[in-house]
Amino acid sequence: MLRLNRMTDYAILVLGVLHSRQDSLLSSGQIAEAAQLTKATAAKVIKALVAADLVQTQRGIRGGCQLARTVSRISIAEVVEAIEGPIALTACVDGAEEPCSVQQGCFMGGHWNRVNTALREALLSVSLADLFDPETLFPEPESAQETRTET
Amino acid sequence: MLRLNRMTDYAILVLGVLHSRQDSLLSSGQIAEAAQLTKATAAKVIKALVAADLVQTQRGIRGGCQLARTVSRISIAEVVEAIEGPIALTACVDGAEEPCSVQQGCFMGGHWNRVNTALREALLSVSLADLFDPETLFPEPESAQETRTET
DNA sequence: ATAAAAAAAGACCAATATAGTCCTGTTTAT
DNA sequence: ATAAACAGGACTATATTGGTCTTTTTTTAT
Repeated sequence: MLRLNRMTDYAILVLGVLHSRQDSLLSSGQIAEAAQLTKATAAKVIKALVAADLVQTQRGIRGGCQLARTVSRISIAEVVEAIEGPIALTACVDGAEEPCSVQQGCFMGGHWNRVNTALREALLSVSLADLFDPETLFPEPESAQETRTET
Repeated sequence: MLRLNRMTDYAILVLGVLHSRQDSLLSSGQIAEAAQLTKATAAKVIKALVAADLVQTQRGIRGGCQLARTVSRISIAEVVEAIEGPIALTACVDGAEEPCSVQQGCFMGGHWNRVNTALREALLSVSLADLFDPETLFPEPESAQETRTET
């Protein structure tokens, strides 16, 4: 369905949490709570975001995470690539071994690149700031609620 | 990786075969052979293409398939939607039950729609004719070769 | 009429990819 | 030193996708 992985959804959620509390370093536990994920899953997502330089961390007790950049400078494309790898609809675009799973010299000579580029640019043109509704962002996190209560 | 399903790949292949031999009705067996798929798999793909009105069929002995339209009037988006369903990056776009898996009133109020639309338009803007290289399309199908010979 | 060849429809199993969990290590402020 | 946090990776369970098979319906040639 050309659908985003759930992990990418989570990533956007996590970035939303981080954005809503830019002032402080948040531990993965705190992030998990706010995003209603388990700590383990949140940590996994955060790991990928750190690897992609979208999030900065500080280790040790009192460590935590914060956005590496402001959300207006993070595009959806970057988040997707952070979690799912390069945006490419087909295998036969970048330097894949076999040019195409079917022989006969891949009759659509590289035209996929056009499609991929168009797609990537569509995602590149939308920032997280565009995505987040500045009004209805996370409600104040006073209301400490449990993680993952069964509904 | 935001990658097309393999079935969608097959669909494009099948449409390529159909395009290269527009004159005649091709049986799923013939199509399978040309696209180097098993007949069963080809039939499955064709089924979806027929349901999406991209391919027309005639039943009975001497029946077969042909393109419902010329490839310049078929967009990548249509093929993708034929196989994978609606192009929507997230669940919370169209009329999904829960507005978002996370409560708090989906803080990105419908902005995903912008992203989805951009994406869809990118795919809509490329036709199969654009994708197929008119030169190196399928070689003449004289060379009857077996289906799926082990390489 | 009947047989054969084709699509139609859907059930089903296998393979693969994704999600989620857990464990062990490293860093750092107290 | 110790506790709290991140880092990294291994592993398992689940969900999705791919592929196969069987039965039914349609159609044409004999």
